Amino acid sequence: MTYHHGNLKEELISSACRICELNGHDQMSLRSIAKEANVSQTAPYRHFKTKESLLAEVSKRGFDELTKKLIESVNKNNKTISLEEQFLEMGLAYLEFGLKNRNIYDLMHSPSIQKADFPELLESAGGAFDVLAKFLMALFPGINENQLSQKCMKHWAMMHGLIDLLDLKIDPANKSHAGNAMINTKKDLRAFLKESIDL
Amino acid sequence: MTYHHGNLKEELISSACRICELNGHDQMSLRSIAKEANVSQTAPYRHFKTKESLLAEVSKRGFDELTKKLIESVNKNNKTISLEEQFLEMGLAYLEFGLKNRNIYDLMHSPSIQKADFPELLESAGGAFDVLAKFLMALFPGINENQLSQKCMKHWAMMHGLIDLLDLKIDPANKSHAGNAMINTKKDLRAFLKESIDL
DNA sequence: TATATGATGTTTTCACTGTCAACATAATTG
DNA sequence: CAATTATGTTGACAGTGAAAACATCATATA
Repeated sequence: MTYHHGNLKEELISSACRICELNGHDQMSLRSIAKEANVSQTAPYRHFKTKESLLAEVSKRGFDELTKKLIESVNKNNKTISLEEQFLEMGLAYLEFGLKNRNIYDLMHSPSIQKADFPELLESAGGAFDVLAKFLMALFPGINENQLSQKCMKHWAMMHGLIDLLDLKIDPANKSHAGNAMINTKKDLRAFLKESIDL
Repeated sequence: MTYHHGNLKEELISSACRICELNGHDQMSLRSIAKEANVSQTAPYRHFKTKESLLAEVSKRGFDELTKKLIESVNKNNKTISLEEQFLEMGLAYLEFGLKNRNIYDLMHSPSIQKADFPELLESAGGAFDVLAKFLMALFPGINENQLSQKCMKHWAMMHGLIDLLDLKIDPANKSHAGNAMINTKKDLRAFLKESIDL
């Protein structure tokens, strides 16, 4: 082990990812991240100007991973099923990413990371949107820009909003409010999307 | 000024609301809240077991206020316009609440407040949902519980997701990603909703 | 090859945070 | 009036993000 780590920046990012996944993003202290990487408390400041900028990098990785998952969900099925069915699979992929990586998903949407201050993060977040936009362009050839933007927002908003509702947070129209009773399995989720997605 | 404040609990809550609105929910330290209420740093602990429980109370007030706004939006118009148009107004009311009280809206959905630990908060959040559910029951008389739940989730999710997108966060299908170019006024918002709400 | 310089690490320190314990005073109850 | 409870204060603690001062390594240039 040399004095100079050599790859500390990457190591810090992956340490941060690990802590976020395991303990949630309000447990991510710079000290705990540094400790996870076997390095002193202030070492991260040689690679990140602030804690926020380190979290922004983790968030960016999250969006990149999401983008990958969305693209995969389409590529995996593009020979066998219709465009409409592919769209549903893409929605499922989004929801699965959010539900499986809930803590990182929260970090990605945390208001304590000012996206406007991190152009690369904005870029990656936009990249995920672009997957949706391109797909809708294929679904609606010749659609104008306003209508495209409108459709993107509508569908993206519903997926994003669903994450909050599905993950046991609040159950609409169920007096018990004790988690969602209706959707428990991937099958339920697919059925729900099939019914609710309105192209 | 007596030694015993007399109404400190309420005062702390409203101080917390003020700080949240002005500075965002990550600037809400117990100390700053106590200072705002002209009281010592640990005085809040006579009324709240933890900081989180104080924030939960602020969050609850937010949901109650939202519920009020949703009900008002319907009552204000129920003699003059159709049910479908009332539904659109309710959607607008939701979005306006979220955009005008962005910091409190964030607090209401902050994962650092474990809703399950605060039954009254769950109750208030459920109350807002119930407004939507009841309205949809009026729109679809005789709808079964599953379908009602499904429709609730679909519409609520879209509204909730839109808040994130509208408030300059990310702009889908717009390469600049420099804020939303399409929706700037209340008129735009109404037009967008009219187009996107699919009952 | 030697050395100056910048990159990357550590230690120490600071102000601030949530929380607890010990104490003080006001209000209420017997 | 006395005792108990409710509600306030002060002081302390460990944990936080961050800056400053210092140490060491890597490398470009003489």
